[in-house]
Amino acid sequence: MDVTIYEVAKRAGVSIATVSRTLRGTGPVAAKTREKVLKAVEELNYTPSRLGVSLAEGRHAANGIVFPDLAGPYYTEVLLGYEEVASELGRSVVILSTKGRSNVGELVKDLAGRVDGMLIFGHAVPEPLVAELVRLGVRLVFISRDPLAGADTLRSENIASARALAAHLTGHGYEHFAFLGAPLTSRDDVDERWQGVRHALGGAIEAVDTGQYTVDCGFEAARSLLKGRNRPRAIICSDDEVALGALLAAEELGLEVPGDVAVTGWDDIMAARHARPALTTVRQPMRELGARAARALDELITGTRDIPKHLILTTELVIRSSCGHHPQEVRT
Amino acid sequence: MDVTIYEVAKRAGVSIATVSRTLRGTGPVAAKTREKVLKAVEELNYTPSRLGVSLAEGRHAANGIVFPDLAGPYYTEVLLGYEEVASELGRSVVILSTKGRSNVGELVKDLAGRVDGMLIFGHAVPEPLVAELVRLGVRLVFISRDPLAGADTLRSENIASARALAAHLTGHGYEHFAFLGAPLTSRDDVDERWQGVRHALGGAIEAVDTGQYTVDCGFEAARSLLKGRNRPRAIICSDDEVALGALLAAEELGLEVPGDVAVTGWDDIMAARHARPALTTVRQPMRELGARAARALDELITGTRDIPKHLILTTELVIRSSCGHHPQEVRT
DNA sequence: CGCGATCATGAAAGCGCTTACATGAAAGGA
DNA sequence: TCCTTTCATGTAAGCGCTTTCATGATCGCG
Repeated sequence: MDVTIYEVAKRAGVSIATVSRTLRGTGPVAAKTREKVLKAVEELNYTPSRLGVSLAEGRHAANGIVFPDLAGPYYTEVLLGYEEVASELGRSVVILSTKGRSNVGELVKDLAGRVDGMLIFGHAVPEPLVAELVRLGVRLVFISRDPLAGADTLRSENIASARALAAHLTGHGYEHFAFLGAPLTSRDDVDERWQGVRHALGGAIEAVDTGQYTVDCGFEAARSLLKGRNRPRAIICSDDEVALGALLAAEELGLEVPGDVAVTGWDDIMAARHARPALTTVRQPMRELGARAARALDELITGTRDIPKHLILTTELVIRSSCGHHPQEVRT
Repeated sequence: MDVTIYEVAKRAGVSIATVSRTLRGTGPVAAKTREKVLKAVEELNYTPSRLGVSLAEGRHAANGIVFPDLAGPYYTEVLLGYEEVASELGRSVVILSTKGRSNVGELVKDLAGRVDGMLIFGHAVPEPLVAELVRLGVRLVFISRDPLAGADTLRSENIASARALAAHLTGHGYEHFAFLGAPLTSRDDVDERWQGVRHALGGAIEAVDTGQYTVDCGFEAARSLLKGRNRPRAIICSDDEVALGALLAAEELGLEVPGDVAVTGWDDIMAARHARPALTTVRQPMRELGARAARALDELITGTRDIPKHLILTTELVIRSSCGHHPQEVRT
């Protein structure tokens, strides 16, 4: 991987400009010359140095993506959608996980120096850093975050789905609810979900902070909630993983789901379908989110579009058995 | 993000060499000069161009990783372990998914031009390409693949765990088995698992090809298997996802697991614990696999080590309820 | 007071490529 | 046949950095 354009040029008996032109198809090259060049390329097994190309072109042909952790299927799915489209557009994807990192600022800036733009998840990076990136003119797309000036934002619909979910649960006759979620401080997806159900259910629902969006945290929070004197009839979880934890907690306490307590999730990750009882949840178009982000970023990078775009994708309520007994058996 | 070292130098009233020395800490710089430089850097918000640095240094400070798909937790976990260690070592991670791509060769070569070395999963890239990469001198680490000259290989133990699993199932008194897995052609992890159980169970087990390692494929294969006249008493699956599919198939056919048919998986992904019945499986140290790969690659890149290394990590049999009823309730 | 040693800094040569511009040859028209 | 186009190719100037080597400036000691 260290043969340069000079060696190819020498071998083909032409100048490096001709080699470059031949390979990129820019400018005219005589058929005969082209052949000589291609032959030399073949023989030397030449691949242009990405570094040289990028430096000369002034672009990386790469996208960054910053996520807190890849734990759980949500980020993975988005990442896959993102990578697929990026690859279609001829761009590599450089990843960065911020969880447990003390030097996020450095890492993100380093990343910014390696890519033409990047996708950042919700609050994977602290607010001041976001502001700095925007100021520096880094091309940015955010997922799961409220709109902000100077960058695209992309999210899926939360409020309406939250209402639909609440309505469905109310339809089961439940009157006492709990919302299990992580820190409800930021204006992100989870906050919207909470606001949505709260609006719909009013005083009948209380919020419980799980700390993190993990099965274990969901388990702990649900257990103490279910052991309490005023046990809710239904637990609406901020996402599927927390809900899986809640399911486990109920099982440990010998409670029937949905007989004694109903549980719902959010996202529709794979495990949601395999849990028993299968999890009622709100499906989010995760891959599409990633794909759209890649496209949006491309527009920003190529300059096709200047003004930031703020998109909201629709979601779908997926009724399974964890939310209550239904007249006819529902299976997905 | 486009202020260069020249502007910093001019503003600080020094040469670019001095700026570089100051920032990298190479060579002596007078305290006073250093301050002027740092001030200019601060004011201009300068970050060295990664491209320039890499070109001059002759290294990318980046690792690649090639996987077939990120679907399923196995790859994700390995990726996380890999990224974490790579980041510790000051390297970025560039990802590449090969599933559904027609131009894998191009993509991998492009990747090779962006990184100092790469991790490749099992058979994410075709054999001839592997050979070519080795020949080109690309630094490589493989996961889940039989040892090969010119590259590190890393895998987890399969044969012994397969035997242990088989022994456990035999202990339940089962006598008729099936192995559900993807194409058993290649010398990879799954093949080893199959060989392991086959050795232990002899003629009592038959293999069924699922095509791919997905829930759906597992479901289809298990369904036709379970509907057949000669239904196996226990199904050993090549991985957890296939096993989850088998669980679903049994449920659809009204069969009790493990009463009518036992099912086991491999990997111990998150959903394995949440499935009902919870899945008996073989736990693989996925994150560690990734972390080790990153370290191995680093040795190769920095030249700390020349000769390829072939490592095998140990696994652990995780007994849950899908394999049969146990005297005392087992829970994980 | 003078000279070699030491320290701080600058000049410039790459690193591998793209591309604007210059040059030369071939071709077409008068 | 000569001049203008047109086409093919080469020259060289970057792109942003690191680093070697050379040059001054300082310092210490005889």
